[in-house]
Amino acid sequence: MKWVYVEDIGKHVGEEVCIKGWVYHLRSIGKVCFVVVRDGTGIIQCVVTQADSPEAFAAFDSLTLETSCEVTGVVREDRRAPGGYELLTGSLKIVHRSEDYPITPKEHGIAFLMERRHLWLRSSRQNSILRIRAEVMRACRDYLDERGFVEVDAPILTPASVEGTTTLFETDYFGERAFLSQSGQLYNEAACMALGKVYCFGPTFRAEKCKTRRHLTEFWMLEPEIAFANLEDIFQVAEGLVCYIVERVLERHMRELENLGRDIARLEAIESPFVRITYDEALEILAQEGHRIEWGEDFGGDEETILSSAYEKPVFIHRYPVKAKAFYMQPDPENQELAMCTDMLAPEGYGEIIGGSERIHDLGLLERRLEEFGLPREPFEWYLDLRRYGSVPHAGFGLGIERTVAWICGIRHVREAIPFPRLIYRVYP
RNA sequence: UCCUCGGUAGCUCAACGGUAGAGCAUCCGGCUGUUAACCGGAGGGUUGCAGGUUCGAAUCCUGCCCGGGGAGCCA
Repeated sequence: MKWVYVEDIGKHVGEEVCIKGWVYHLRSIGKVCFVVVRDGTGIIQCVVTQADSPEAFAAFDSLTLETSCEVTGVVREDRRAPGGYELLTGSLKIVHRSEDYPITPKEHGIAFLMERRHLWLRSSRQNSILRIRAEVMRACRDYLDERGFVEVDAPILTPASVEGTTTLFETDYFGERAFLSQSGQLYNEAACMALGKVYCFGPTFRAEKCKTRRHLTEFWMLEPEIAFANLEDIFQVAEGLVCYIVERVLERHMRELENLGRDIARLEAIESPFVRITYDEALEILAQEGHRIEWGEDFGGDEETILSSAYEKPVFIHRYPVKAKAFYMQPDPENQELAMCTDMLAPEGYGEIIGGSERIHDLGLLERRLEEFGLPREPFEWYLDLRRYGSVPHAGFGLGIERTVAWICGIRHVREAIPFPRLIYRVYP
């Protein structure tokens, strides 16, 4: 018997096929039973009657949610079936009977679901989110690969921090201290001096004790870095990348977006050019909205929400005060108090998804900054070497995958945008 | 870490000082086109833990544990 996946079922109308999957839903009205089976690619309703499938009909009462099974039957188009196709069941073989599956089609609290994340992944909503996540990651690689970037992996175990202020996960490394990477950027800078255009893509770790819908302690970041590039180049790559990601998801995952109830028009509106405003202009907008913040302070969640809700498309905010940003950022030649940096805020209140900058390429200035930020010199010696041997202006940025996925999917919290989220009070499962 | 809300049946919640309740899930029965099907019946509880106040505590007080929402920070 030919094994087919539900996503291809439309190509087999009238044929007898085998579906392998799990019981997703059960309904009976006496002489006719409906077994809805999911196989990871979709769901299909299997119709079971005494006449067509006496054995399966007799076994119906013993079926339970998430019992794994192999169903054979003839594919039929039927408007009454969810998805438009159904299987006239001939036989139903139980692979393994599931006992007391805890997640029912009814409502559950978030704590209950997070505790059972390993099972929650089976639901159609999580299925859609994970498929879109995979597409976002594929689109990131395709966009950069097609433009001559080389993927160069950065280490996860590192001797020093990238941004001194941020808390790091510390680990014992054969008697020495090592930290889980909070960014691949420093290594990217070395790699771009070797290969010109590079990116790294992997998990990063931040031991910040923060509990908001946009924070994880372990999250994935895409970080391109380009030798001889400036802030203008960063604007262009970042904008092109984000447009490409959205376009790809719209092109290949309309079904998933609809399943999530996403307002498609909001995504279709995402196209070049994006608005660019300076930090100073952002302060004026915030003041108009009644939010006064001191010059020099970074924006908080409230400020980001106001700014990102003000536009239909993502918006760049550039030239933040140097003192609000990381030690390695190049100052603006026209105003030494400003950094040549930019954040990209996603619309609809989603906030920051990208942070990037020109990097300091002058050895003396970088040494002074390390000192000003109170960072130890020794772990950064190799990084300083990059400024000793053919230093060039260069720039790069980081794109947060979970925040991007949450925005595209229209979900409130980043914890659903990663298969197994790590949060301040959760490392299980 | 701080602020704030919460923890009652397998799940989601009600009862707010006077005998512990509903819907769903589970089990039993009925129904030939259901869409989170529907109808009838049954079982199911040391009210997060420890102390205190009271004739009487799920309810009020104290401490602890666990979780939700938010903040500093950031992608």
